[in-house]
Amino acid sequence: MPKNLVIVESPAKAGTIEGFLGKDFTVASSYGHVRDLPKGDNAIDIENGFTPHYEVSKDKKEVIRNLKKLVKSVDTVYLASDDDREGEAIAWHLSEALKLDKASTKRIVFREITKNAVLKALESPREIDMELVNAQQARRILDRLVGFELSPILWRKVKTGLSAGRVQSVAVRLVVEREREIDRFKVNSSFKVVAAFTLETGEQLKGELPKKFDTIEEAQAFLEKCQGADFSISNLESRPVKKSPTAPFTTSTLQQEASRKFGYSVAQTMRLAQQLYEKGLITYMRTDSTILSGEAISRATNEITSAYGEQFVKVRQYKTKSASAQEAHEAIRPTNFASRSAGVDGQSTLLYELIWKRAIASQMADAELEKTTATISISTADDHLISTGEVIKFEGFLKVYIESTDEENGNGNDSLSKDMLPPITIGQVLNFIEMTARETFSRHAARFTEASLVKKLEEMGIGRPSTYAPTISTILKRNYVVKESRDGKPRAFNLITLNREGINATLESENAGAEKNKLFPTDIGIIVNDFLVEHFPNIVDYSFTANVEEEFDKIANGKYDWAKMIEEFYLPFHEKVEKTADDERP
DNA sequence: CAGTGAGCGAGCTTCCGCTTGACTT
Repeated sequence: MPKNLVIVESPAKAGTIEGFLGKDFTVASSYGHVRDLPKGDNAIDIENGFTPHYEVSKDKKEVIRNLKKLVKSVDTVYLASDDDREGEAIAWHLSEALKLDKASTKRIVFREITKNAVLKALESPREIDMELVNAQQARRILDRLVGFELSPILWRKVKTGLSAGRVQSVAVRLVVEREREIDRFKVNSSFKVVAAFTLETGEQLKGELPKKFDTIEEAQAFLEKCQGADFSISNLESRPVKKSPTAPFTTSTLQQEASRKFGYSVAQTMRLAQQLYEKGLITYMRTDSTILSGEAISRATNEITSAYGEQFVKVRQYKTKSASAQEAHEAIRPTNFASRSAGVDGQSTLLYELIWKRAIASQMADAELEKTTATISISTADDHLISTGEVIKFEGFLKVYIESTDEENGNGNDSLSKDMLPPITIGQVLNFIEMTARETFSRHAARFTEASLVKKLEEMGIGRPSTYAPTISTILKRNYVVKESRDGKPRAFNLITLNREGINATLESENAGAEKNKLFPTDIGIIVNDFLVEHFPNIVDYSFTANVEEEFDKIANGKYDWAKMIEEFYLPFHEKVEKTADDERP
């Protein structure tokens, strides 16, 4: 009979850890939070210091029953929920719900699921940090008060069943304001000059004028000036360029890259990642950390050495960008770097390979490129044309992984697109084919995709890895925003061509404004947003979360009383709620 | 007498964050 019980949050994690520990240990899972505020109005006793009344959640009754049985059969209980604010609260709720005896209960934490990390954690147990728990309670209570006081106002003023909250309302605001910015956007056109030449070898060389012309008259005049000109290479410069790999995946970067490369929705990505996690193929998929365990790094470098050679290895540790990161887990990586394929269905395999490549590439050498710039002089003008090309001298991490970028045209764009220049020398005279001046148009800021909205929220410190996908689902379900693809419309543009026959101006047509899977605000989304911005500007302020997070940190450090913090927020907020509700204006 | 309809009251919606698995489509 085991003498010790370890409780973690996830059953898959429990299975792994049980494998590390001997017969004296049994490992069980709480399946996340076990208690929460009930739905009704009595959950928080506002009159008495905002005292919360928690209940075991409906779907956790069975979990608690089973855990209680296990507790009875052991001597010591180790609460091993995640090493962050929510995890600390889970540990406390477990100790309350299971009525654990303080003397035989220990709190342990680890940030990587490796045998060493777990054994070390068992050797240095501590008590539950009530200040951290109080910071979580303040977070929970604030979110309930905001959500459950604002939403009913919307039922009365706009439409029943609507919702507002600290996170979702800011997400909607971002989409609404982006759309307004696009509406206000004034398109400018300008003329871009490109020339094409042939070399004796038959290869082509293209050169571009660095400046653009504002008017068709100036463009026309420039082409006229170039008529009959001689073109030659007047300068040739090469410089080395290094490219470094990006950090291994966090939840949000995985969602972005899977969206760009495969067009997956954020919910779809999380579903597939969950499957991989449950099969034991990847580490935990809800994380804000880019850190790899020492063990993972050494196994990744072994794989790189055997597959590509030692010169491709470069050990790196990445700093997390977002200030709100809690880093209770590792970055998302394969559990076994030697396994290149998930061997499951198509979509999961693609996602697995993406995770493998990104994690492996993160420990690989820089790519070394040579960037060449050729300057082409024009005998009849002071202006020069510029031609650039790139040559990869050493592939480094590019052998494995190229990150995609958000581009308006089409989905992800993986290619490095820059070709190398054909062999040319200074003084070489070029054989002119043609020169074009094409009218191009300035572009408004891109509409959000699901994934780019998540990226924005993360940058602002709003929401957590476990809530990014559900937040997107909520604002879609409420019909505040819609995800749509729209066909573009034909747009005329001027094209002037200079070739051996002379100058010829034509009006051409291109397709412009096509959108694929972008978020658009709905009328109801705009109405709700404008209502909240007018009456509750502080709640939907982009820095509201950052401000309250600062106060939660003070609570966690014992420098601020949580009830005091809630009171100072709630009194003016509630007064405003009452006033707004009484206001008979629609 | 039977069926209809106006009017009334009760009960519900909702937050964020931590986890799966049980549900539909």
